[in-house]
Amino acid sequence: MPDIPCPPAPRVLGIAMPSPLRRLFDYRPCQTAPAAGWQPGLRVRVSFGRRQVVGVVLECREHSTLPLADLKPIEACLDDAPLPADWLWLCRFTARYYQHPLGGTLHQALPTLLRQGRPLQGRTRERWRVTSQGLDAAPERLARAPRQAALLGMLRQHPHGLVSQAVLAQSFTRDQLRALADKGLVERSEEPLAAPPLTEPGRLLAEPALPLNHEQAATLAALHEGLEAFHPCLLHGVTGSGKTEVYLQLIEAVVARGRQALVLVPEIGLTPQTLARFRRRFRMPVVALHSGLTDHERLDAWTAAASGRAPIVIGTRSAVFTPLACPGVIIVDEEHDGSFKQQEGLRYHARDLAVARAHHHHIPLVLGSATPSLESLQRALAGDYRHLRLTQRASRHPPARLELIDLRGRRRQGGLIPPVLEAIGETLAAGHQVLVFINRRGFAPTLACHACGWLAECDHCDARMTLHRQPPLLACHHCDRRRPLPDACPECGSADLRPLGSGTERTEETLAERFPETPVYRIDRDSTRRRDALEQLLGEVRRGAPCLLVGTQMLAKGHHLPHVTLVVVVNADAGLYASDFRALEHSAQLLEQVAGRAGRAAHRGRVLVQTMHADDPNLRLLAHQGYDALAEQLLEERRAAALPPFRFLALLRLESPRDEAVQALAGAAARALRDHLGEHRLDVDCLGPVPAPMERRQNRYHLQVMLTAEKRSRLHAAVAWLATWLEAEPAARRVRWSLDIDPQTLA
DNA sequence: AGCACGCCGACT
DNA sequence: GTCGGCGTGCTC
Repeated sequence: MPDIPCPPAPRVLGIAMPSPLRRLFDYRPCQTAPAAGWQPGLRVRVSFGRRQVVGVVLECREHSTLPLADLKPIEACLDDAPLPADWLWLCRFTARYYQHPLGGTLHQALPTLLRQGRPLQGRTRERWRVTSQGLDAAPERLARAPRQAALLGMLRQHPHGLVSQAVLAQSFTRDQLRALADKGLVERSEEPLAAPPLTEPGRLLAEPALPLNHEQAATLAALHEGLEAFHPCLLHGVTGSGKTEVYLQLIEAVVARGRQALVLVPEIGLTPQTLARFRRRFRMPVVALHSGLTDHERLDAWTAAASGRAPIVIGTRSAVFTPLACPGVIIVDEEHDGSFKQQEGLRYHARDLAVARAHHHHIPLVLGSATPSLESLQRALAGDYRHLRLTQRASRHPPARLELIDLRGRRRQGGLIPPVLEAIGETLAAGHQVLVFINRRGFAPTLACHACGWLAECDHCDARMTLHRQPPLLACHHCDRRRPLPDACPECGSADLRPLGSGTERTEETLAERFPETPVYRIDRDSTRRRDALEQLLGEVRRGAPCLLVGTQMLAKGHHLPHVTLVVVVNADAGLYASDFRALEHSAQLLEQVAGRAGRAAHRGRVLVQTMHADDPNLRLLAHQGYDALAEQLLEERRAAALPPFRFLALLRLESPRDEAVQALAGAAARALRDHLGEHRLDVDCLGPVPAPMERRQNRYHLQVMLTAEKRSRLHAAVAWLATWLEAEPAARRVRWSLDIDPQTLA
């Protein structure tokens, strides 16, 4: 329902602007009021400074702090009815929770065409008709454009015109249509496209649901109990336990009640395979929101969801902002995945917003994962979420355990030690596939001078440059800096430059030499840059011939690789001892996910994990007892260290090309904040400023101030005060700063 | 964020 | 003599 309508003609409208300013701007209404009267949620075009912008009405008032005469009138109201109320609520909530300017939040959550001021109309299609001029045109007029002549001929046969789709189907192009229209020979019109008919109940499915095992059935029954209220659940199921089937049958029940389902998946989770499974199952449109959509398709999807025409919406992070006419359930798959957190600008977490949204709508919420985030796990253990477990795999085999392989003192070849290479050879000889997981792209992590110890460093970042071989160059993975390979050491002139360590390219090369008969496929961002290159490659792999897959994170998630029976983790240590307090949690999730790739079909799998720390108690716990045991251990550590989820965090991040400018502002902000905290006895701690883990990135200096509190409300009060202070501080205009509530990483 | 104004260096 | 660098200030 829309917000309470305003009195017929308010004298002042408070408008949110697409700007970083954290306040509304007051305008006077224009002469012609929208049909339903002035109310929050209407888009308006206003003159703002020297330009025209699209803003959103948020307040209808009788008074302003400024004299009425100083207010500009609105240029035009762009909507007949306000934007969806649920959407507006979510944006307001988001802006408040993440302490982000509301105008910017609204702007970001709106499809491009709507923020450009295009009308929010229903779907239309174009129709092309011959004009009288076109009917009379002499044939020689188009003598040099035979396709246009043929097109004109075709349109002459159809006095009622043809829709674009029909024209394009005859292999004419849009350009040819436009050319004829420019000559005045044909005319274009837009007509509304009828909404696709809703499926009648009882005929929801296009293919039968799969049979459930008793665990899945019990889980589904538990979910059915809570369909009419906010009912948050953690669906905690091992890889291959059939979470997706539970989602599908839950969605079926929701849709049967005439409600909509919103499904959020990680960035790499929205694969053609996943989507195909949803589309095969339901006899109704499944709207997918992915990066490949055009602006028009995105708007279509938005309006379809907002009108209720789309019963099922599936998308990545930003899809959490999709308006829904009658929401019935929100599902977040792989809820622990880092891609749900936006890492710049408005730093929201789609999973957390999904929780807030489900609460607001009084609908069930399902967070699914084999390796839940410690946040969600803690809530489940504390009873805030219902904890639903799936422990049985569809295949006969128990999940593969990790075998820790001690790297110390062992000679490595392309990062792999001899016993591991032998295990690879045996697996290939048995006719199976092998996945080699390595967390570094490129040929080698860096280039070193063997004579003087010089290392190839980026001159814009505090980081080493990665050595690439195809094409040969040094590249920084933190900025876009590239350098040709030096012939000699820039420090001492020695020609003895050697690659240090291994990346995907080097491991690929080693394996190709060692197993010349076997195809080696490298899968990383460099090799799959071309669209659908990954899907093509995986399609080939799924045919089952023995092969070696060498890849990064991309390979760890989602993809079903039934013929892989051996997984090798080249180096498990990268994340284990990083300074970031979440590093171990994320490493463990990744290792468990990688392990889940092994032996999903007929054969039992093995997972070999190379490490320099085979005695590490945490790693051993993970290897011997699995993720859940380690997670409980980590929760105890977090509790003892007063870290999330037992304490709430916020970060003030500051960056500038000028080191002194960031230092000065960060210091002043921290001092002001401490004074404020002391004065008001807010139960909030302030740490820093401290340099960010990689202080210099892209030639900018990064500092941060951390706030921690036991009570969320206290933390928010402190952060809000800090934002106000920064807004008023002149020096803060010369430094880029942002607030990160519930930071995912301290980097 | 944009977009102006404003005051100092290398070029048609 | 101008074009243009980005510092500073403002947007109802």
